[in-house]
Amino acid sequence: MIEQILTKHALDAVSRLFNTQVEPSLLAVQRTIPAFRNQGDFSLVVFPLLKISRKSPEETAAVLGQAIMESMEEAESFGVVKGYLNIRIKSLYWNHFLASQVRNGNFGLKHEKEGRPVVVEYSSPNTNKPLHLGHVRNNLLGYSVSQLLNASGRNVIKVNLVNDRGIHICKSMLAWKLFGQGETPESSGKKGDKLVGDYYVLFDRKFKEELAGLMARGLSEEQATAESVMMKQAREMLLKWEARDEETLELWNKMNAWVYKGFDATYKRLGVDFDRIYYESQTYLLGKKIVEEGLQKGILFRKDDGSVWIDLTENGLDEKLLLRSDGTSVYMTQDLGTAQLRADDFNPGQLIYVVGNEQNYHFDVLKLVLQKLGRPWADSIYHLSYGMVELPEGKMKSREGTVVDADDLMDEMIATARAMTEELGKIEDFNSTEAEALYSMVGLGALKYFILKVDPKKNMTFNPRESIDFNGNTGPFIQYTHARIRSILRKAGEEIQFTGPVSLHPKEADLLIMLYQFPQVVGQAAGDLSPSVVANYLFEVAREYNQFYHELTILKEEDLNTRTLRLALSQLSATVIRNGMSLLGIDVPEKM
RNA sequence: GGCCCUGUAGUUCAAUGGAUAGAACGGAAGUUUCCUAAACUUUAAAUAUAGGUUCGAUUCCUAUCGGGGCUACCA
Repeated sequence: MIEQILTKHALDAVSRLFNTQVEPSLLAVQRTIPAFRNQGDFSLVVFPLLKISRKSPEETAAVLGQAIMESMEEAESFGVVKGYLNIRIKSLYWNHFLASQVRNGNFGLKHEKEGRPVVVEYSSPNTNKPLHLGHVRNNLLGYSVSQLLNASGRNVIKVNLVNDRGIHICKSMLAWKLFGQGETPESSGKKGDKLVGDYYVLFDRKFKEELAGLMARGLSEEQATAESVMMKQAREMLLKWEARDEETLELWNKMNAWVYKGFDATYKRLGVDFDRIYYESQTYLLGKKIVEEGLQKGILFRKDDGSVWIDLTENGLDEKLLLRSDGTSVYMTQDLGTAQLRADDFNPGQLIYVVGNEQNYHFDVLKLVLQKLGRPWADSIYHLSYGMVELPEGKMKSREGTVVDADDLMDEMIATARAMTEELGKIEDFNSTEAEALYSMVGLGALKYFILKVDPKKNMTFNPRESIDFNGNTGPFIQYTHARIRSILRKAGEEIQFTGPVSLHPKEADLLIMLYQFPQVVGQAAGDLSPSVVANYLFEVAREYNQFYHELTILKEEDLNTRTLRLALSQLSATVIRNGMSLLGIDVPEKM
């Protein structure tokens, strides 16, 4: 990469000029800001060298620039502004780059894989309610991060750990049993996950009613909860489930099957998938052996009531429960077990958990416990902690029905895409299948981009009353740019045989250098596990292309070499957009 | 109370410790005999506050103030 070549020459120049070696980090190369593009393409900051050079910033930059000119054949010229050395790279270099990559459809994506695999857990839904906007963020992030790692040369295993058991599952089962009158997805026409979710809400309503009645009779909330018949029955059902009671298991299987069918439909629409699905009903007993091992090693301790804990006070945390006094597992016990399971199954180099930031503490503990137990792979656990999606009124709550449903949201986005497309009337030649595919592509593109362009760790607000934009810094804008480019390439109707060399207009150079950086952007996004890096980059590319498109003619350019250059630039721009968007899980249309 | 995350234009987002803090939406004003106007151009508008480290701080440190989360024998 040219940045590294430049750094190397700068380091050599420093040692020649000042007879001193300096840390490469002192000579970071950056893209020259637009205000000084007339001087160069890349810049070096020389302030850190002043102590060595014993010269003024300007003088230091000037001698360094001169020295680089002499040794670096790719360098064309340099300019100095205060302590900044701006280097112009020869357009020949960029010509070569373009010629070599213009027909590479995989530009920016590594296909050869190396190293141990990365396990990415994401989605991890509960089977008592449908997916909502919070899950959407999780799913999109998990999928995109997997794509990023894959594109940067890692083998990725996407796993989903489905929470299919527990008291909350019993609640919807109980409500259905008591009030459902045999309702099924078929009989009601409701999607299975929605149907089950409705009963979960119904349980909560009935329970609250009962609670209110009991409290009116003078019981405290705690007493009322303990007395509640609804709650008692739910707990009984959980005990029956754990005792493998046949009738309970049958109901559980039936309702979970409804939910899975619903989830599958949502996942499919959302475009996410998994290589391996774990079910908590099969993993919740794991981890007890690990706890036993910890007790033997003296890392964990047992309290008088029989419960098992770990003392993390010296790590700045509290004591944490790992096994209840009755010997049953908690979430942490199971997670210790499933982590071990994954380590055994895949021998991964990295274990990534895409889980909301409300569980930061949980993952700190998980990692610490495994480290203390001497698991060498504990260090490779990484909690990709993302921020909550909030409504203007605050947090979404399933039980209170204040959630933005994933399916409804997708429906709305697609409906908006349809309305907008019909209004613009550009796809009259599409048949209905093609048109539907486009609405879906654009609607989902808007939704996915909206979510992924935000830094994962930040909370984000979603206002259901203001629809997600289709103009500006949005998915459809980038998709539109792609369609525009494809339109030109179709009209050109030829295989692009760019060989160069051609001198570059500033707009051409800006665009080309931006495209050149795509592989680095992918690398950075994968390293940071941040799709937003790619999203924001693609927006810049689309904007840059549109300016180029607006300012310069392509098909009607009379100079053949220049025309081919611009077609090649268009081609590579389309490739970068398509490949980049695929990393976000977004498709791009040929026409829109 | 303790711990963690977070405060950037009216709003939603950017900016490995580097130049004059970028965009988008919304506001104001323009560009279609021209390859797709879901576009392009111009314009007003922001680093919560106070210190510190540094040649240089939106970025790092400390305090204050605001927002969120965790701190369950829940998951």
